[in-house]
Amino acid sequence: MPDSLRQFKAEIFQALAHPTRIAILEQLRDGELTAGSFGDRLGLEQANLSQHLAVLRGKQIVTTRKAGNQVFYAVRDPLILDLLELMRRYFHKYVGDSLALMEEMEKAEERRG
Amino acid sequence: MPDSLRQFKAEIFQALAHPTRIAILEQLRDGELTAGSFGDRLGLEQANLSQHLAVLRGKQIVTTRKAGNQVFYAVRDPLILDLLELMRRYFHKYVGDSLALMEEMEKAEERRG
DNA sequence: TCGCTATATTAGAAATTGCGAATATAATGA
DNA sequence: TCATTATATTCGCAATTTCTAATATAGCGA
Repeated sequence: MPDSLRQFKAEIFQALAHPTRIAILEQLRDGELTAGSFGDRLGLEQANLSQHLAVLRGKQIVTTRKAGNQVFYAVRDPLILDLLELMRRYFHKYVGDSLALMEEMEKAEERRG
Repeated sequence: MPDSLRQFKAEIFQALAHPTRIAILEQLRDGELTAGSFGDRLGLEQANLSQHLAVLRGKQIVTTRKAGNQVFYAVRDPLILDLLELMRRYFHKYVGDSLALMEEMEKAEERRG
């Protein structure tokens, strides 16, 4: 395989290689959201959030739709979410039960609102 | 989800985010190989190869087995290979219709020298 | 022991990444 | 028009990554 093709794959992995960007993509699992709503949910500086969104845009991992004042973001292809799901399984397989339990608790809390 | 969990996922993605390391893992698809054989196959500096192997070892993506003079490397869990397979599908899906992205890749390659 | 092979580690430089602060742009409504 | 809101971009700096060159370690056979 030519190195340029591996370069492409590496660049996608690189774009995913940040906790904030993973958080952003996880929030987009169920559909599009405005840029600002991530900040509210994740508690980030506005500029910082925008920079991370720019990385995801740069690799066309997300698409954008402008609606008046706001910009809606969505994951371009669910394959990316499949990648994250695989990673979630990998995580559960190798990280201790205590951490996995923490994650369960967090999710329960999220469902509760 | 606690950020420390996303941190774990991000670190795995980071470990995958280099063409050389992707090449190494692809070579390990069919079983273990000695450290040296990658160098022969990929044409890398010995030290550089060893550093990339160290990154994969550091995240326990690969396991090692010492046999006399040599060290055999293997992928610890096929889930990692599934990740690469998903990425391969993602690549084929989008490189064909995205000239802009190809141009980006070319530019990136130019910048890299 | 010595010398050879395989592999790993360290050091230092160049490039890249991530952050907050400040600034810019664009849409909306008074 | 002006002010406000939502979002993006630029700048400067610290931290990280990647590379080459040099050095270190370990196993093996003479």
